[in-house]
Amino acid sequence: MHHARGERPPEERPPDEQPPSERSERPKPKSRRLPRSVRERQILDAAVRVFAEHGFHQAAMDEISEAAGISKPMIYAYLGAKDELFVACIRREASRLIEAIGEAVDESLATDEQLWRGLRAFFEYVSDNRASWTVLHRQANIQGEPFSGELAEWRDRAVALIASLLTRATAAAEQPVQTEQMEPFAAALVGAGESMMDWWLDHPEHTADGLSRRLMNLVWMGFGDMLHGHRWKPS
Amino acid sequence: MHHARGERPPEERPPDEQPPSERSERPKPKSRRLPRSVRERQILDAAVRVFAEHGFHQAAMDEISEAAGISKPMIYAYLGAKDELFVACIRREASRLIEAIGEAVDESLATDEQLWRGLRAFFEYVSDNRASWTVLHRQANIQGEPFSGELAEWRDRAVALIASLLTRATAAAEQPVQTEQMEPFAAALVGAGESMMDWWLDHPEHTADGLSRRLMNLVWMGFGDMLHGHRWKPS
DNA sequence: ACGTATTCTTACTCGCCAGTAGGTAATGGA
DNA sequence: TCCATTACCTACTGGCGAGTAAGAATACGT
Repeated sequence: MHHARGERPPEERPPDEQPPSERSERPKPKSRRLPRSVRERQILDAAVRVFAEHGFHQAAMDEISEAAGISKPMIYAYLGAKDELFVACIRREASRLIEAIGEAVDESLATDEQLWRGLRAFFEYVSDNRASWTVLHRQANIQGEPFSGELAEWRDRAVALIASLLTRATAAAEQPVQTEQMEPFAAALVGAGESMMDWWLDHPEHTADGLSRRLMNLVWMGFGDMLHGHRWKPS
Repeated sequence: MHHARGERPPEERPPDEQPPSERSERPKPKSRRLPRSVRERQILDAAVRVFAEHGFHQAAMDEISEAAGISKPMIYAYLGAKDELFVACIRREASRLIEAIGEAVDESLATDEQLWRGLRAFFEYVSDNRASWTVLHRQANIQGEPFSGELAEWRDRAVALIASLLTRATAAAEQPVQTEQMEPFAAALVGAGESMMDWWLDHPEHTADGLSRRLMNLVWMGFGDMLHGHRWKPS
C-alpha cells in the first residue's frame, strides 16, 4: 500500500465528445459551457460514483472533477467543500430512494400489499443504482457525526414507518402489539433487507423479485401467530 | 470541517503512573521498559479503540501511539505499517468473537439450543466489546480489497454455518430444504443480527437476553411451517 | 565490568490533496 | 457594441500525517 496512488498520464483532452460534423446545424455547437443546474447534476453523479468506489476519504476532489468533466474550482463554486458535497450526495440519493419506495406504496392498499410493494421497490431501486446504495449504506454510516446523523435520520424514519405498518397489521388480532415492542422487529427487518442487499452484490444470479419474496415470507411468517399463520403470497 | 483536527496542548508527561513512594520495594519500580508481547497487546488495544472511534483513514498513527502510551516507531517495529496493523486488529477481534461464540455452542446439543446459545453469546460479546464490533462491522467492510476480503471470509463462514444449522433443523421435516435455498435466509439472519446490534447501540435500555430472544423467535417462527409452528422458548 | 541485544525516543522527510488566487473566455442584455 | 455576469481554467499553497534515520538508554548474559 504505502500511500502510492496511481499517477495520471499526461492525458490529452479527448478529441471531442461530439465530432465537428454538421457543426453549423446546432444553435451552440462548439461551446462546452453549460448552465449551472446541468453541471450540478453532472458533479453529483460523478461524486456518487467516486465516493462509492473509493470511500469518502480516499476519493480525491481531482478525481471527481475529472469524472464530472469539469475543473475542480467549479465544484467548490457550485457545491462547496468536500463534506458539503458529500452531504449533498447523501441527501439526493436518500430522497431518490424514498421517492422510489413512496411511489410504489399506495396508502389506500392493504397493509401487506403496501409492505410487499415497498420491499420490491427497494430491491429494484438498489439493483438499478448500486453506487447510490453504496454511498448511502456503506459510506455515510462510517464517516463521523455530520454524515452518520444525516443517514440515521432516514433510517429511523424507515424503522418507525415499518413498525407502524406492522403494528397496524396486528391491531385487529386478539393480542395487539405496542409500536414500542415492534421496533426491534422493524429494525431487524430493515437490517435483513440491508444484509440481503449486500449478499446480493456477490450473488447476482438471484432476482429482485425472488429476494423480495424471501424477505416478505420471513417477516410475514415471523408474525404468523398474530396474523394468519399461513404462507403469504403476492397477488 | 475544513480538515482542522484538534490541536494537542503542550501536554507535560503526566507526573507518573506509580508515584515514587516505596520505590525500593518493587523489583523493577522505575523502569517503563516492557517486553514486546505486552506492548503488542497494548498497541492492538489502542488501535482497536482509535480505529473504532475515527475510522481507518481518520485514525492517525500518532494518536494510536499516544493511546498505547508508546512512541510511533515502536508500532512500525512491532506490527508494521498502518494497513498491517489494521489487519492485525481485524484478525484478533474476529477470532475473539468466533471463539466466544464457539465456546457457547456445544456440538452435542440440539440444533435449536445451539442456535440460541450462539445468538446469546454473540449479543453478549458485542455488548462487552463495542469497539471490537465497530472495527469489525463498520470499518473492515468499508476499506478496499485488502480488508473487506479479510472480513467477508468470516462473514461467509457465519452464513454458511447458520445455513447448515437451519438445513439440519429441517432435514426431518416432510419437505426438506436444500442448503443452497437456505443461504438467503441465513444471510438475512446475519444481517438482522447486525442491524439489531446497531439499533441496540442507540437503545441500551434493552438487554442482550431480550434481543437474542426476539431474533430467535423471528427465525424460528420464520421456519415454523417446516418445523413446529409454535413459539420457541429458551430452556 | 563489558559487550550485545532489546526497548524506546526525538526529530525529521516527503508526497498527497483540500482548498484558493487570479485570471480568461463566452453569453446575453442594453 | 459594450459591459456585466456567468462559466470556466491553470497553477499554486499549506499542512497533515505516514513512514524513517539515527541514536539513547536499559536489561541481561558472561
